[in-house]
Amino acid sequence: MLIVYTQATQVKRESYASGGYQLFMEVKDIEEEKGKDLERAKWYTDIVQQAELADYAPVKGCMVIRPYGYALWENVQKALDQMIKDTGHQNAYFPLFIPESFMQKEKEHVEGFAPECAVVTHGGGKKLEEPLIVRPTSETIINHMFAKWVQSWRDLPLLINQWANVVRWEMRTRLFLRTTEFLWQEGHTAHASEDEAEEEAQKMLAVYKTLAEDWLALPVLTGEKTDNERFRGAVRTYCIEALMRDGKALQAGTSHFLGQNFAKAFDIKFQSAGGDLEYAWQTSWGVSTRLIGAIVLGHGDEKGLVLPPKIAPIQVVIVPIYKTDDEKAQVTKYCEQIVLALKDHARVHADMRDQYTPGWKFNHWEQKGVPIRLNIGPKDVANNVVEIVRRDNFEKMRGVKQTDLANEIPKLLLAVQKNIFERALKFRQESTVKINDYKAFKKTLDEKNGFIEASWCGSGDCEQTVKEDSKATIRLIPFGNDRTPMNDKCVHCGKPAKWQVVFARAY
RNA sequence: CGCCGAGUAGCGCAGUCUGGUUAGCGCGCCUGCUUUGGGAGCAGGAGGUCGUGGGUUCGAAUCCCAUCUCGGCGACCA
Repeated sequence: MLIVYTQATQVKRESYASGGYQLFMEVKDIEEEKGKDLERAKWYTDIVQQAELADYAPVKGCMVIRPYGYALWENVQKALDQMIKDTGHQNAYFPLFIPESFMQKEKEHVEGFAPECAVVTHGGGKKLEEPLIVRPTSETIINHMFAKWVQSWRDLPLLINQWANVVRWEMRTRLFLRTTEFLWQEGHTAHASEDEAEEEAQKMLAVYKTLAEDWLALPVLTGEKTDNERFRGAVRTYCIEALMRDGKALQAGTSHFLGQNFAKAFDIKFQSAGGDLEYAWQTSWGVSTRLIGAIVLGHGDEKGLVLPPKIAPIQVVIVPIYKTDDEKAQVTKYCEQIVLALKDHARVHADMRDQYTPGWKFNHWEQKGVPIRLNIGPKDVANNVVEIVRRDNFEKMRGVKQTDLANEIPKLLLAVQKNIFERALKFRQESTVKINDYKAFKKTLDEKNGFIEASWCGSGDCEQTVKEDSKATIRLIPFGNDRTPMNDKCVHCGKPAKWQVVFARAY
């Protein structure tokens, strides 16, 4: 079973859509899948635009994050920022421009990023003496500063985070998932010992997992990246991986143990308690606006977005229903009362626009993924009740007493949050298979994608061959005992297996 | 950057092959009336340098060249 976006339905509903045609998905058999990738891909870009999350900017690969999308990002930001601060980090801001020479100090790092860097060659009408790189990530400039700030073991650990935009000149872009410029946070830390830095990298990975699961309602796998997928300049890269509803994986966040690579390149040295001069041990970690894409692809359905209540810009939308002026006056007054009663318990919005019909508003707010809707008409006013509709399962609750709302709505929001997490978890469990035969491996990918747990020899070349042949990559090597191979042979080459890993086609 | 598809009103498209009055259609928008518990109806109206720049021609949305952008697939990546 797969979710597809069908052309037929699109045409049928075309005339009703506010910004073009209506989005629609249906569950269909795998056999009917051929050639549907385009529709599924289009579903994503359409929904992002129609729900007013983002729009294309006049510059190639760039997007405008619209108010509704930005409000969503702000809520993600707020939750994560608090967790970053709670784990002892401080926010700071470093410049957008980096001297070109800085990028070249760490060998692997420059090799990894040079091709995708935007370079400023002119300023003030003159050619610059040294070109400036628009940061693709800030390791170099931050570490340049760290070298000045770190002298003694007493200066450590240095725990810094910055919220910023970065630019990577990508070949192919998609709204939120991969844009030339994107917003993110990047944490950069320096520690006196290897163990402490390792612990920090793991700690922040755990924070990301909490953010994804508790706030975005997206279950994630955690683990380590293979050499091929490692951040250029890092010793080890850890990641959280989520499964989207079309069965493709999405890397939702990374945390890197940098060892002393950058410390050596940027000369970050400190004098230890024992008097020795030592290089600092470092980490860096980041999540980006790609998370918005993860929410869309992880929860969205045939009607549009489904937002996790905890981060939804609007948690409860009120749609008034009336015919006569008299009814309108009554209903309006009643809605105002309800907004007052709820405003301390939820982010509530009453859509009092006269020019749209209730039916239009139902669809509009469903498309935007608002978790709970209250339908309020004359009958409800007369009985002092409201009708509640859940976005996640369309369950309707009629005749809910107005006096119970302040109590019930927060509970209901939690229930929606829990339900969409569990739904996503169930989907992931059903989409995860253990395979030790390469033919079955490819068959599974072609039929339904999903996560494939398999044993692997540990060779980067072998991994690369699998990628070219099947379009699947190793998303991660699990932690601990989970990485112990289940079979003695590699699923692809048959050589002795080193690890149990998770394969998937990814965004 | 390679291959494919597309750029015509705010959105979705027709017209292009085969050059020829005033460039159409649906939705949206504006005005009025009527409606409102799942994307309402009728009437009237506004809105276009046909992506951009060259060229061919008496005449170009249409043909030729160049270029930009968007989408898909591939190589690269959060």
